[in-house]
Amino acid sequence: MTEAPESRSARKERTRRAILDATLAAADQGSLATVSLRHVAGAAGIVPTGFYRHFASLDEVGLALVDESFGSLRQMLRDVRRGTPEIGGVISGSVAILVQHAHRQEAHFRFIARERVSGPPAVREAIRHGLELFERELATDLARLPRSGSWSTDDLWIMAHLIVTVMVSTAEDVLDAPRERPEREREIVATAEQQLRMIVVGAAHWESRADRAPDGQAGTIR
Amino acid sequence: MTEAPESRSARKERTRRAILDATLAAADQGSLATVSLRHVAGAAGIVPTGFYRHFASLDEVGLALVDESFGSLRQMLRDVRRGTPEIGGVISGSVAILVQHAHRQEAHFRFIARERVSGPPAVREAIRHGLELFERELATDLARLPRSGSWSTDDLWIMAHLIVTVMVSTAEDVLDAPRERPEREREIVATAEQQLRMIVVGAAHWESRADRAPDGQAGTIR
DNA sequence: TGTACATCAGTGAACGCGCGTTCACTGATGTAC
DNA sequence: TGTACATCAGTGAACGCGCGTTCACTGATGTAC
Repeated sequence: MTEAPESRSARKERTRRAILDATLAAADQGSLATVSLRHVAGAAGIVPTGFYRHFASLDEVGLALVDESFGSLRQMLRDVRRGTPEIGGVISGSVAILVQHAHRQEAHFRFIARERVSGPPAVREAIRHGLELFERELATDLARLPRSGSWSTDDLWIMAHLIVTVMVSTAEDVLDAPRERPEREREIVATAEQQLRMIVVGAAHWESRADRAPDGQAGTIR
Repeated sequence: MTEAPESRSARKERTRRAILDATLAAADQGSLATVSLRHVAGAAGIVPTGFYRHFASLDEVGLALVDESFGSLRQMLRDVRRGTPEIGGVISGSVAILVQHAHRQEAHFRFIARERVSGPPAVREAIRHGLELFERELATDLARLPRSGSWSTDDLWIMAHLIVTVMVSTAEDVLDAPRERPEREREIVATAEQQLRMIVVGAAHWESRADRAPDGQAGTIR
C-alpha cells in the first residue's frame, strides 16, 4: 500500500472544509454567535492560532456557509422546475421537494433559518440578499405558469415573497418537528400544501375581484 | 420635601424590572444567548451575585420576557377586534395596528422574532406555545367574520396559521427596515396588505373550487 | 537528478479579560411582643 | 411607643475556566537553478 502524498493546497483545503463543518455543527447547538474559535479549531484538528491561516474571523466562516447554503437552495429550485407543470401537481411536488431538501441539507437549512434573524449583521445581510435573489428567480418561474397572464409584475413579486415566507416557515416547522412523531411532519406538509393552494386560488381570482386595490396603491408596491 | 420611604418589596420589584429591561436591551445587540449575567447585573445597578435574589438564571429572565411580550400581542388582538368589521377595512386596519404595535413594543417584538428561532430551548418552546394560543384566538375571530360560513374548522386553522406567519414576517421586515427610508415601510405595509388580500380572496373562493383537496387529505390537517 | 532557498500550514507559550458561581457578610426594613 | 429579633436584598472577595489574539517558531512542501 502506497500512501498518496497529499499536496500542500489539498491539505489546506481539507482543513478549511473541517473548519466549515465544525462551525456549522457547533452553531447548531446555539447559534453562530455562541460558537468559539477555540472549539472550532479543536474540532477541526488544529491549534486555535491555526484558524487564522484560513479565515480572519468566525463571521467570515459564516459568510462562506451562507454561500454554501444558497447553493443547496438553488439546486432545490432546479429540481422543482423539472417537476410536473400542472398547478395541483406543482404544489404537492414542490412541497415534497422542499421537505426532502430540508432533510438532506438539514444543517444548512437550520443555519439559514436561525442566522437570518439572529446572526451577525454581515451574515444577516448576506442571507437577506440571497433570499431576495431566490424570490426573484421564483417570480420568473411563476411568470411561466399557464395561468400567469392575469398577474402584474407587482402581483408576481408579492406572490413570490409570500410563497418564500411560507417555505421558510414550513422548513422551520419540519426541522423542529419531533423525530419520534412522523405523523406531525405529514400534518405540516398538508398544511403547507393547503396554504399554497389558498394562495394560488387567491391569485387565480385576483384580477376578477371587484374590490381589488380600492385605494389604488397597487402601483407603489415593492 | 419629604423622601417617600420605599418599602423593601417595592425596591425589590424595581430591581427586578431593571433586570428585565437590561436583559431585553442587551439581547437586542446579539441574542439572549450572548447576554452575560454580569453585564445585566451591572446595567441593573446591582452586583453580579445580587442577580440570584431575583432569578435562578438568564433563561428564567427570558421566560418572563416571553410572558410580557405575549401580553403586548394579546392587547394588539384586542385593538384589532375593536376595528371596523368589513373585510377591506379589516385588512388595512389590522396591518396598521400591527405596525403601530411593532413600533411601540419594538424591543418585545424583536425579542420574540429572534428568540423564536435562536433562543434557549425553554424560551423557544414558550414562544411556540404562545404563538399557538395566539393562532387559536385568531381562528376564533375569523369564524366570526361575515363570510366565514363556508370555511371548515381545518380551513380556519390553516388560515390563522398563514396569517400569523405573514404577520411575523411583516413585523420582522418593518423592524429591519432602515430608519432613514420611511418609504420602505410603506412598501412593506402595502405588500402585507396585498398578501392578506390574496389569502382572503383565496379563502372566499375556497369552497367553490373544483380541484379542492383532490387527494382527500383535508381531514388529516392540523 | 541534486541542491539551495522560499513558502506557509500548523505549533505552543503567553497575555489579559470577562465569565458564572460559591460563600460568608452587612445593614436596613419588617415584625412580634 | 420601645425593644429585641428575624428577614433578606444587596455586598465583595475569591475561585477556576475558556476566551481571542500576539508572537516567534518549526519543518514539510514547493520551486528555481
